[in-house]
Amino acid sequence: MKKRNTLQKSIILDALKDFMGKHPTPNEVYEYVHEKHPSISRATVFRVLAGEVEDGEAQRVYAPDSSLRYEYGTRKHYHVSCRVCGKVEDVEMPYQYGLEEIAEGLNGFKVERHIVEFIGLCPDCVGNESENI
Amino acid sequence: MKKRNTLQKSIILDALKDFMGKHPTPNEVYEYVHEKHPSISRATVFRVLAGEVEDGEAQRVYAPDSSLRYEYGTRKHYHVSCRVCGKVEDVEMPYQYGLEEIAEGLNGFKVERHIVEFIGLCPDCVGNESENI
DNA sequence: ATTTATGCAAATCATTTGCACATAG
DNA sequence: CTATGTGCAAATGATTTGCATAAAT
Repeated sequence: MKKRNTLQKSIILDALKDFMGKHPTPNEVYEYVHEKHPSISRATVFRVLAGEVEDGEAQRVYAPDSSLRYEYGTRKHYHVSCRVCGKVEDVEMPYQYGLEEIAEGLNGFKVERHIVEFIGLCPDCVGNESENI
Repeated sequence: MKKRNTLQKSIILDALKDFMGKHPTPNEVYEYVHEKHPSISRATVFRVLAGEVEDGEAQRVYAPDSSLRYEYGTRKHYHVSCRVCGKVEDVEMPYQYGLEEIAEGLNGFKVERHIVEFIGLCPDCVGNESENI
């Protein structure tokens, strides 16, 4: 089961780098890649992105819109997302390792990492207080 | 647009109460409800659960498996989940309101709430160190 | 030569929606 | 009565999978 290097993999990894600071879905990566490389299939994009996470070259982003999202690299950080327009941004706040210790003490899990997702309204959507729940 | 009370709504809300401490998907709620009330449709379960969140009777749970999950009530708390078996548990730790202030200051969003998901291995799976990434 | 990776299309799976009928207020 | 809610089936959308072929080692 050793992995092979293919052109598709490097193209898709490069695409993810081009999205640096963003949190694209596999379909967004596909659209982007598709412009220059129309022969690369959607299925391959899904497969390669999942593989990059396994290989520690990318990480999943857990945005509350519950669809797959990825970003290049494995730096631990948090996200804010807008519940109206869905925009996701990085939050440059220190990773709270202390919380993991507390959780371990309480539930007996071996905690490896944690995710923090802030949810609210982005500056653009704060104005349009129409579509609110 | 005023809401009406229907038998379906109370049956589904009761079902969610029966899942207290759990974090069922709409389909799990549907299966459960379906046994005693086979005439209630899946679509209604989806609609009613979403409505209960609007009404502040239930809340969505954002587990990293990215599918809809709900739980009865609106108490703010965090979750741990096992990356091997998928088990989700509540973590009884104080809600970190302070983090929200920091995020607001950094990104300019109006932060309404946040989610913390701890990920690791549950006591059962810590032993079976075979299926690890 | 051997085995993993890709492309395509079909299959799945979760969730949503249109519409006619039922029913709560 | 009259608008909201429901059931059904079809529609959507995202992700996965089977399989034959291509490409990497």
